[in-house]
Amino acid sequence: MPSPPTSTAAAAAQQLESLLPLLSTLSHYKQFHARLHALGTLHSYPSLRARFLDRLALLPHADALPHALLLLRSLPSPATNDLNAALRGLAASPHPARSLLLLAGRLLPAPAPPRPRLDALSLSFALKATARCSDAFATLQLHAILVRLGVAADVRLMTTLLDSYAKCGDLASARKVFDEMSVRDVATWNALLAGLAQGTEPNLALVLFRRLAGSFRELPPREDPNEVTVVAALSACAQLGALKDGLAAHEFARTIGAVGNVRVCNSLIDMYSKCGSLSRALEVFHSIKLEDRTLVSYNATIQALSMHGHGEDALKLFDEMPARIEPDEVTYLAVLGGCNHAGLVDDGCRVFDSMRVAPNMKHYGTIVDLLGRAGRLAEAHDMIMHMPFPADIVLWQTLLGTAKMHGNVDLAELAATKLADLGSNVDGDYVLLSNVYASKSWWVDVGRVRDTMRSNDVKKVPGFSYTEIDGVMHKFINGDKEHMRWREIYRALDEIGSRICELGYEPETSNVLHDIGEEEKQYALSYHSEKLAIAFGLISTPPGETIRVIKNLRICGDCHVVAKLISKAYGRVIIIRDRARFHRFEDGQCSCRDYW
DNA sequence: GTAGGGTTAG
Repeated sequence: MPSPPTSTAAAAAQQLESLLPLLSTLSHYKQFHARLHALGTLHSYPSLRARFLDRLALLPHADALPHALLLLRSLPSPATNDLNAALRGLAASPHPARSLLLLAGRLLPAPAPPRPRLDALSLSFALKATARCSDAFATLQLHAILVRLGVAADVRLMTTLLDSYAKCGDLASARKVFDEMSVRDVATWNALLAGLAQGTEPNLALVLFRRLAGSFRELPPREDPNEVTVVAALSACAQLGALKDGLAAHEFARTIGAVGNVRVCNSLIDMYSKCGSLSRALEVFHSIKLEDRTLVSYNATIQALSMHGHGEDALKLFDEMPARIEPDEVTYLAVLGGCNHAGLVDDGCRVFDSMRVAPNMKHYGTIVDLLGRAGRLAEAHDMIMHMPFPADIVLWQTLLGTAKMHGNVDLAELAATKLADLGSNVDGDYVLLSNVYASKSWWVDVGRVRDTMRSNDVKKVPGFSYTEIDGVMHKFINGDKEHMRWREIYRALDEIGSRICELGYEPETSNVLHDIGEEEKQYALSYHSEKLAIAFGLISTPPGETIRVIKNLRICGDCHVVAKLISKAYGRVIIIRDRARFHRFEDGQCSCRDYW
């Protein structure tokens, strides 16, 4: 047993206590540690020690956490709080899984000192770790431990558990935890909402949000939705492109007085941008006071301008960023994307060369695309070869795409070989390669690609589109007849076909790679999901109303031509959000200037 | 042993 603290030791401890909040560098911490040790306070003042450990373990310095672990291991009888401090540090570290090892006692010295008891806090930190590693099974194990410990009535802990399940992709378990909680508060709701929104169930998130917003003021006050709720809902709207719900969420934010919150504003910018309303996004951005704007405000707005093809404005805003805000990798990705979509090759290269953060795969992807589109294929290839890390599948697909665009057989073959090496087996790769051969009339090679496709059991990435009519989402898959009104839709498409043929439309069948005749290829094209969605929009909305469509893949060349012609023939503005950007069709023109 | 731990945007 440590000897009881003498009065001088007590005075020293009190002095250290007041010093604790002032520590900043690792060297401070080491000196503090030495004094704790020298004065014997390390053992007589466990609470001071634990708080010291806690701060040390979270210090952003590579040697801080190892030092904290060393200290923990040196304790003859660590307390729960000492363990918790280390768990917390490990969970937030680059190797969160190590906190699970510690929890299992595997990081403590072998002739085991008495193992500290676990408490709710230990599990809370461990659950943070399993969430960060997306380890659903470990989350389940912690769930079992937490029940055995008898802390399953702790609302905050159960919220962490719910959040962890959701972040591991196990939405069913997250939902179950939520349903079985007898007491919830707003954070519990928010965790579920955010989990659904960012997982595979943004639609369900919206259903829940509508209910929550509708029963507002009937709930116990601790469950009242707050600005976090709004942010989660807006994130679901953004993903879905659900403008109606987004507007409703904005209105709700006003009623609870959350529109002054920067995070809410940032989410609004993103939501409006992804729902096709650039003007509303910009309006929100300008409504934020200059000094309140954060990096995310700029990133979201630059991204909005880029997605809508306003590369020049994106560059301008980038240049206007106040000095207090350092651009990060997201900023650069957004600006580069803007240059790419607007064909600003030199600007893009200039920004890329001036980057103040290390470019990642996506930055290289954008610049390769930019150079490749501009026909500077050798430079694009060179860029890939001189990257500090090996190119991934997406990057080679990018190169293949631009090689096809410029009919460069050598580079297309090279990219296709790399793709095969990397195990990519999607139809798009084959279609592009085959098209390069076809453009040179190398039919033998076209046939070879087709044979490989057949023998390789090629995966087809299913394309779908949807459009919102009166607040209801209508989803279409290529050639499907699932919709209640499919007969009308197909009839409308036939009518559209003859109307646009008068404007000189010829089907662009080169993107169809099936062993079928020309007529069937045309058929395969005419019922692309985006065409079904546009046709449905046309027959379900009054003349003159804007038609908004969202598609999960890039829009195909033929659909792009058709959308332009429909906009002219029917006097409609059509806005299509594809995987990468927006296309706004009006009077026969597209905002992308056919460069995408 | 007083608290500490939960949810949010690009």
